[in-house]
Amino acid sequence: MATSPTTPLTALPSSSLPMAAAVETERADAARNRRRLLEAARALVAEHGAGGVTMEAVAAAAQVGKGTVFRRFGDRVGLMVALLDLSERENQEAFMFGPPPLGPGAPPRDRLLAFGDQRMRFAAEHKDVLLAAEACGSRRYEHPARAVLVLHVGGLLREAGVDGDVELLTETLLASLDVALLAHLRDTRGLADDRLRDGWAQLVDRVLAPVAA
Amino acid sequence: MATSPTTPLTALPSSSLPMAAAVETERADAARNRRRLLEAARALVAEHGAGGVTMEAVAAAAQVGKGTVFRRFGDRVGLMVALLDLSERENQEAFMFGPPPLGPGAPPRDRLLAFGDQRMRFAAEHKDVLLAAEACGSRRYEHPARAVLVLHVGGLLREAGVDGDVELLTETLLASLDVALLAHLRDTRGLADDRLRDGWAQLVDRVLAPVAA
DNA sequence: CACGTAATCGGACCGCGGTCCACTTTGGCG
DNA sequence: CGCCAAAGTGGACCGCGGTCCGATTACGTG
Repeated sequence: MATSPTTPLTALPSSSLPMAAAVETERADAARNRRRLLEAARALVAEHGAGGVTMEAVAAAAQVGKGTVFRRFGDRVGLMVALLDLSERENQEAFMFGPPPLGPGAPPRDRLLAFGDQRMRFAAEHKDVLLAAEACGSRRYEHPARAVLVLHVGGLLREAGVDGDVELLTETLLASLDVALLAHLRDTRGLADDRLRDGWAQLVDRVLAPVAA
Repeated sequence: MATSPTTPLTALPSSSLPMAAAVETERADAARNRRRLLEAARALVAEHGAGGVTMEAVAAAAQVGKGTVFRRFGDRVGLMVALLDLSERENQEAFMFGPPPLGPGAPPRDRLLAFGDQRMRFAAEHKDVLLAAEACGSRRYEHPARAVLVLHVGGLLREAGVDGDVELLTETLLASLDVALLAHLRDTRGLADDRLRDGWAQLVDRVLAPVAA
């Protein structure tokens, strides 16, 4: 299951939480087709796994021409990203507005630990879609949802008063939560979940610790 | 240029430095075709970039059937990996047997810093092939050359006497040297090279620092 | 050198991702 | 309501990655 079937499926033209201007009104039929496509894609992915779904199949299931899929989502990766955006948005809400320790109100270290947990669960749950969505190249780094993560972690680091290059440290932390990496460590190398969690905690502490003069 | 044109091109059946047994004798024509294919691939990549080279073109340039390419290298990614193995092997030699500070003889911290430098240069130089070779998924983590890197960094960390989960810390360090990540930071986010180097040094120091009790 | 066999070769073939463009639909406007 | 430009649509089409299997070739053996 890629996304909870109770989620309303109201993804607007692929903007993540920082939904600035945009909202160029979309024609009614276009909106309807997008909804149908996302619905169909979600169902097919849930049934056959992310790798076993062809764009043509999605188009057919949505009773829509193949060209329409590509117009809406650009390419295969775009479609997967759109699917992820749904769940990603829930996560964003959780750590931006939800209850502590994940949400605001807890000390930065606790929030970082909770954040790591959340990412690991997210990675495990949506592994196949995430891997399909990553595609090669630096594409994944340009995903708007990632910018939100960078902002969040960077903010926490600053709040904790770390010294050093916060921007780079942020990237390092996020890199160690990379989906493909986690999948490899867990599935191929067989590292237990709690070991990964402990490792994350260690890493956070090392980053938060003041550098020796 | 993907690889130095003076390199002899003697890649054996895709084993990296840990070239254990293997050496199932390869038929003479097969070996000749592999050499021709690698040669052709290198030339075409140098000319058109990694993305602009089709498997058919490689086959044609090597005057070989398309099926042969796939038999030898499995798939497109396999071919790219084989190309990289050449340069990767040089690097391995440099940090395993070369002169300090990269090679043995220098204190671990210095070797780690030099190692970071080397990886960054390597990433910059072979960016396109590396990105093409990464492909999606956890495939890149199973590359034998990566195992060598893990061993090397892990060994240095142990030698430096870090406490904590060395295995995970190793993965973290390597993750922050990821090619796609570096490419993104440099090209998209516009971070200067020396800032990346400084960031790497900071990270190394944080990892090497003893954890507070 | 002749033969058998097992590895190798090559190119026809397939399915899918992605493009293109002539046709249809939508919704604002007089 | 009828008209029109713009937005959207769909399916034919293309190129490439990858598979498959009959033909071919290399090598050990007598």
